[in-house]
Amino acid sequence: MQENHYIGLEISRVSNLLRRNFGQSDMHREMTETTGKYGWIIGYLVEHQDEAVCQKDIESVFSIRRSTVSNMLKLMEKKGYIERISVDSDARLKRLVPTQKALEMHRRMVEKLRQREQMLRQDISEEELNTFFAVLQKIRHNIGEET
Amino acid sequence: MQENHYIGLEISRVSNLLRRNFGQSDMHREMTETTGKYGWIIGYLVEHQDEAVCQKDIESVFSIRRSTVSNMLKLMEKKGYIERISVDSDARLKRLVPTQKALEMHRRMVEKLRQREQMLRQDISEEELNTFFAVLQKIRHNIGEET
DNA sequence: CTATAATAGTTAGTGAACTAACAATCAGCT
DNA sequence: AGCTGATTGTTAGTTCACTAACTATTATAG
Repeated sequence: MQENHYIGLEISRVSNLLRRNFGQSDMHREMTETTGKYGWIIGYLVEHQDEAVCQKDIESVFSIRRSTVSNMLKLMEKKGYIERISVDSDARLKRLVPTQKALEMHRRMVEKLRQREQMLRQDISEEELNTFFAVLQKIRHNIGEET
Repeated sequence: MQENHYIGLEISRVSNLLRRNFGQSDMHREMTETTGKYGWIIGYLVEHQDEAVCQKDIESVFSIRRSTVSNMLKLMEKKGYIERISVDSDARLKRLVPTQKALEMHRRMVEKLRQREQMLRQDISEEELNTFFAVLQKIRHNIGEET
């Protein structure tokens, strides 16, 4: 009976609450000079160090636009979390490499992220979660995946 | 088995895609001077005209902060979509009233919104949707509802 | 009845996302 | 070899969201 819910509205509400909640967490406070998304990006880079990750990859993994990636990475480089190294085989590409500082931050963060995820999943069954992620996937498909 | 999904990440991805998709829609183009969220707020005001809606209500309905509400409504007033009228019984409150211009826009938008919602729901069963919204509700609860 | 709490809204400054327009490189034709 | 078109990344300007600090009013506790 859907109770008059709009998908777009409900997603944006939860998205706001998650961002806020994350911003107020230990995780966020600890790394004072970084905010929200940086941690995710660093996490991805650290866990894919053998793969020559470039900006376009971040774009698709996080569903954000090129310009957003560009701006965020520029700042992350300035703050010493990554280096952007030109790739020989293709001068358009810049390989993203996490610095020692990023590795350390990642190490400190990983357990807290796990705890946070656990907190978010309280009282939600495995089945419900599976359906939840499947629906998100379908919504993405219905939008057109890459708009 | 969850496939290594993070709730926060998946929500933010879909949230981005939805915002983009909405921004590129007819709906958005039609009302050139408004963007995304304004339409939602106007919709809410139009459908609750008998209820003396104030800014604090918008805050909770859309899960956004006071300052955000304040800024958005200031702009909406400037562009002639709403009026903010002081309430007699409590000088802190300002009642939000949609203008004629807002009513007209709402009338034009309502069917398109319905179509968009239908598009988003393609290939998703009633049951899946119910679970989906229920999980969103639980996540909100797990965060603390009002942070 | 007054001092303190809580509520409602504003302002200033910032971050994360966007679009649109651009530059540079690469790939494919013909 | 030389256009043309697709890829990758940057820059400028905007929107929506946030926090923190503020004003102004209302409610409550001593």
